[in-house]
Amino acid sequence: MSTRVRDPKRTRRKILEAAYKEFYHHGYQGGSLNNIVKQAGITKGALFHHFPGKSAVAYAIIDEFLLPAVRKWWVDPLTNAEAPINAIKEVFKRFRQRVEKENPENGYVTNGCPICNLAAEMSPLDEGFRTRLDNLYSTWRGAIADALKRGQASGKVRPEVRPPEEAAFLVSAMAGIAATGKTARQLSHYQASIRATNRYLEAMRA
Amino acid sequence: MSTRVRDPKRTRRKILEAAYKEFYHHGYQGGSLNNIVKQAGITKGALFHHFPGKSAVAYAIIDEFLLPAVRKWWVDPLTNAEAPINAIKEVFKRFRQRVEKENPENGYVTNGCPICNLAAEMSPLDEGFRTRLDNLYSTWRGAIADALKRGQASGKVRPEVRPPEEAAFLVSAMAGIAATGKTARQLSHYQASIRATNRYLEAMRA
DNA sequence: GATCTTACCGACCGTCTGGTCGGGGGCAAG
DNA sequence: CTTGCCCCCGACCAGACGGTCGGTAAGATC
Repeated sequence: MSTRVRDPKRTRRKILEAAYKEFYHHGYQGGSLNNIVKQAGITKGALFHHFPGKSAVAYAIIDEFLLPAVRKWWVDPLTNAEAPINAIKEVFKRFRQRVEKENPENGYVTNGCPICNLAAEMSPLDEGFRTRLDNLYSTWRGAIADALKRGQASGKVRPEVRPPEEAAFLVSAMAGIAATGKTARQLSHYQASIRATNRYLEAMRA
Repeated sequence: MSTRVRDPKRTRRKILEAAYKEFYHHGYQGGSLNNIVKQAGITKGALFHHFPGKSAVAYAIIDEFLLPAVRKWWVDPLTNAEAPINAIKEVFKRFRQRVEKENPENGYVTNGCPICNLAAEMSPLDEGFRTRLDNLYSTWRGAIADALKRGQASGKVRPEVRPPEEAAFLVSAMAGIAATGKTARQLSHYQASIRATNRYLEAMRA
């Protein structure tokens, strides 16, 4: 039984969850610690007890929420997948289905990709954000590049394909689709873009 | 001869130029009117005489700086180009050369695409930004889609290509390349991405 | 020269920001 | 029962923010 009154891990987690939502909806610079504190149902003192400042909260979100999400969505499904192109298409499909089920008002269609949002806003402004997000993009790209490499080894991907370059392009394309998608604010934008991406993937098949 | 003392058009322009730089380097929410006023060498009074508020300044930047830039870089070069794929590749080349000549510290490599930055930050937050930027993306996509359509008419682009869908994908890819590029902060990221995009374009050639 | 409009100045305002700090109480060890 | 550490509270702070407003004077109009 967890103590109800004092529960530092739980408090910390509540802070991160509230901060994640706040930053997702208002951006990092536009996000307010006072709002976070209010939404989390705690106080300034608790927040600054667990984190030295605003940026540390965002760093923790990257390390503890976003990076694991990349691993869950991209790294794990692609490792040991013997048919990489099918596996990548499968990830897109799962993603599309998730977006289609969401409430458009406060989901992906309106607010875009949390990773790409943070990266777009904060990479030029703060080196701590930049290195963390660059690292995140690297593992994302790495997952795809490795899958393509294995596909070449098993003869399922054209040999002239350059895995790192195509992986970088694919990640960029996804980031861009999310970014332009929230400006268009239409589900069809995502659906059409995923179709185009799938055609691109098919062109790599041996 | 323009009056030196009173020159409203010149004042307005100085405000927009200073604001453009401020927002480009700090984002819209992070950008400060006090800084803009200081950099423009004018006062709060002058700024609020010419614009009703902060957002109006940014709207004017979109309408008077960014939209014309899209026309100059994408619409004009592609209209009446009889070989669309070559024309698009030419635009990429000019863009690449421009980025290679810049000072990386405060140019595209570090700060990304001004249009995409604004769109990413502000589309979910303010309907005035969203509609303006959506319109901007639309003309951008339209320029490419029209070029591809003409290419199909003249038999230079494969007939099964769907111009609007490919145009949307291309614009998304460019937005994403700029966004991930400033996180990587390496010129080579842009160069590799442009190569990948060119290969994608070549696949559409009839 | 008188009058009126437009352009601009800069001190000032209320609000909100990220961050501080002295205090208080839960809880485990001695 | 006492001590001491850790968790947390919330009033408070200096500073920055976007925005206002009374005033000044240039320049056009008559």
